[in-house]
Formats: sequence, C-alpha cells, structure tokens
Amino acid sequence: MPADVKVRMAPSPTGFLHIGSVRTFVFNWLFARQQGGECLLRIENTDTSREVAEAVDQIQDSLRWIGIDWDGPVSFQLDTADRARELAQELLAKGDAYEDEGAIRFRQPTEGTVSWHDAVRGEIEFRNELLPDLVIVRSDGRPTYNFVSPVDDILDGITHVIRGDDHVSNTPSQINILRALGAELPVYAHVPMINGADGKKLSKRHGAVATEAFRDDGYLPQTMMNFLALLGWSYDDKTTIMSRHELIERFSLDRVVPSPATFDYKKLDWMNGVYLRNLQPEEYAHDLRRFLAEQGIDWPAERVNATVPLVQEKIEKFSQYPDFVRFLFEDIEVPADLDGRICRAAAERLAGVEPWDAAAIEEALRGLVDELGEKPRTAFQPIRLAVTGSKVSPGLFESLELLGRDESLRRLSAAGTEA
RNA sequence: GGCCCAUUCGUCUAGUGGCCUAGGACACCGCCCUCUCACGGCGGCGGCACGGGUUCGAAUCCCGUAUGGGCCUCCA
Repeated sequence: MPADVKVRMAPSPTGFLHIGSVRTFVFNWLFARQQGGECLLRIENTDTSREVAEAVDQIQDSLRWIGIDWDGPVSFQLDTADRARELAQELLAKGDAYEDEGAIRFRQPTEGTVSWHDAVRGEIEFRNELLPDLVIVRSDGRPTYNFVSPVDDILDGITHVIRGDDHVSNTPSQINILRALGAELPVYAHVPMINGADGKKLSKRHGAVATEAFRDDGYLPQTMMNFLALLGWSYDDKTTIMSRHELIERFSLDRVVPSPATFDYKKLDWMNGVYLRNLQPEEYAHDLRRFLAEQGIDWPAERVNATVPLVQEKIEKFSQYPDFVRFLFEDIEVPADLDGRICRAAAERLAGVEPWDAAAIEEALRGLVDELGEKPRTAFQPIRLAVTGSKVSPGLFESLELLGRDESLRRLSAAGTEA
C-alpha cells in the first residue's frame, strides 16, 4: 500500500518571501492537494532572532494571501537540532562520520555511484568519490542544513521532496546520509529556477520579487497562483486560465519541464486583466476597496463602488486605479491649452439635460457635436480634458454622470473661460 | 577549474520517431470596432543552438561542440 503523500515547503526566514520560492511552494501545494496528501510548512531557521520571527509572520501572510495553506503547526528546523545531534553521534559510533577540528563530518562512500530517479528530470547520477565529506555538525555544536534537512524529512515522514534545482548537487550527499541512517528515501523532484529577462536568477533588478510587492501592485492572488503554476508546468497545448480548483485537479509532476523559465511581467499583467474582467462587479468592488484600504487611500466606498463599471474593462491591475479615476474624487488641474469654445458650448448644452445620466448626456453631446460640424473624436477630447484633466479616461458620458451636473458644469465653464 | 543540469518563436509552452511545410498564449506590428484608453474581432511577424550519427523517416533517440545555469561554505 503506497504511503500517503506528504510534502513540505521549507523557506528560509531571510526577509521577504521570494516569488520564486512561492512558485516551488505552489508546486508542492498543488501536488499535495491533488494527491489528497499533506503539505507542511517548515522554517529552515538557524537562530531565533526577532528578525526571524518577523520573517516567519511575513512568510505566512504571503502564503495565505496567495491561497496556499498548510497542515499542522508551522515547524522549525532549529527544533530538531537535538535529535540531529543524536543521530550524528550514531553515525560517529558506526564509523559513518568522524571528528574534524571539533566538527563532525559525514564519511562519503569512496566508490560506486549514487543515483536517483528525479520526478522531473529523470535519472541523475553522481560518483561517490567526488562527493566531499561534508560537515554535519559544526564545531559549536549546531547541525548544518545538509544534515538537518534530510533528517527532518525522515522525522516528518516526507514522501516527496519538491524543491528548486539548486539543490540537485546537495541531493547525492543527502541520499548517502539517509542511507547511512537506514532511512527510506523520499521521491525527489527538482523544479527549474525562475530567471529574469537576462537569464540570470530573478532579482529586484528585473522587477518585483517579494510576494508582498505583487500584492501592493494590485495583482489578484488567483492570478499569481495561475501564473506561477504555468512557470514550468502546463496542462496541455492551449489551456492558460485555470481556477485554483482546476489547477489542483490537473497538476502533475511529470508535466513539469526541466528547463528554467523567465518571469514575464507583461504576461502577468495580461493575466491579471483577464481575472479582473472576469470578476463579478461586487467581487471587484470588494477587492478594489480592500486594495485601496491597504494602500491608505480612503475614498468614499459608495463612489468607489460606482466607478467599477467604468474601470473594470480598462485597467489590468489595481495600482492603475487611483490615477485613472482621481478626477472623480479630487479637484483637477485645469489644462492650459484646450478648445474653450467647445467646453463652453458643452456646459450650456448640458445645463438642461434631464435626467442626468450617461444616455441623456451622450445624446446631448452628440447633438451638439453634430451642430458644430465637428468630429466626435476631436470634439470630445477637449471636454474629456476639461472634466478629467487627462487625455486618457474612463468613458466620457459615464464619467460626467458620476461626477454630477454641478461639478461637471463647473469644470467645463472653468475650462471655457480659461481659454 | 571539477561535477551536475538545461537548450522549440523575444517570453511561457505543446510536441515522447511519421498526425509538424512545428500548434497555442503573452509581447510586437497592421486592419476593424470606437469619445480617449482598454476590451473584442481579423491578419501578420517569428522558433526546433550547432555538428555528426542511428533510422525508410528525428524537434523527438545517441555522441560531441557551443551557450546558459546550479553546486563545489563549519550558508540555507
């Protein structure tokens, strides 16, 4: 009977949670949920400073935001240090380790090879004679990562180690250690790294890398999950947009590709736009308000809600929202060079429009443009400028409706007298 | 330098010997729609790193080369 699947997400508490780590965690999580297994969260800490505590909080916040959960309490690598030391002593006693300058080194086999069948890369083999006898317990008594990590995996009953491929070269040593300990080996799956546009490891130079930064940029968590899942994995030759549920249902390790992927920010933007447009208006309003609150923008909720139909098809991330609709919440600067004549005429025409709604406003304005013998394209632009202060805005008639008659006329008149 | 890994349009990828004169998506370009911007529709540009094999037949298998990356810490 096959053991139940159990994986672990093992971040280091070094500041923010890197989006590349999240991608690896997405694979772990998707795999576990798909298999009906467990997904643990283990912090690979070597101390317990205040910084670590903060980083641990942030890691959990970021994971929760993306929608990744974990089973059981968060565990800490440091908590098993005693047990690791005991095992090191056993290794010492059996002659599988030896002391060196106060530290304990693992004794690698000197001949033959270590190999394993990697779930994403296939057969990988190393020659034992080339593996260095690595330190498993430092001279100050602290066990090292390459020792505690496999030890914790045994202790936790991890069945699948899904991690970045920067760990490939650690794997043969960890396997030898596990064998010396008489433990069963987990399945290894080394997933490719994520690069920036220049092919180098993704870093701040390329754009946002902290999970928090994507949240602050107004990306939806469902976008992030979908996008990240597609970095190195695909369902078929054409499916791109997949819900959390579909992702869980369809994910498989053998469809993870072995080569590194470049993080394409433009595609992320596009995908977020797709998700934004697919939201129900109420959901959109809710998420938007939450975003604004997080950004410290306290525009009236009622009015924010009212803008949803004007912006939902126009922006691809919430961070574009404030500038796009600012004219509805704050005074604008009257642009200098615009056609005051048209603005004045528009003000006069709009004064008597009943009711004050987009349809009536459009009718009035189109009639005016006709009479003036202007092209809609050229005639509406100065009006837009006068009312929104920008050459790019939500639909003009809807904007006027929302702005209200008084304020609209005020801005139009102001622009009319300016010129 | 040693070891390990990778290599299909600019990017993410489909492809597991014939269905491939290589499919989709993002980006880009053009046209249409249009009050701006978007959305949407239509069309276009563009790729199997290179060289040898194996085979009737190779993007797919093998070997080299090149390029890129990772690791080689008493870091994780």
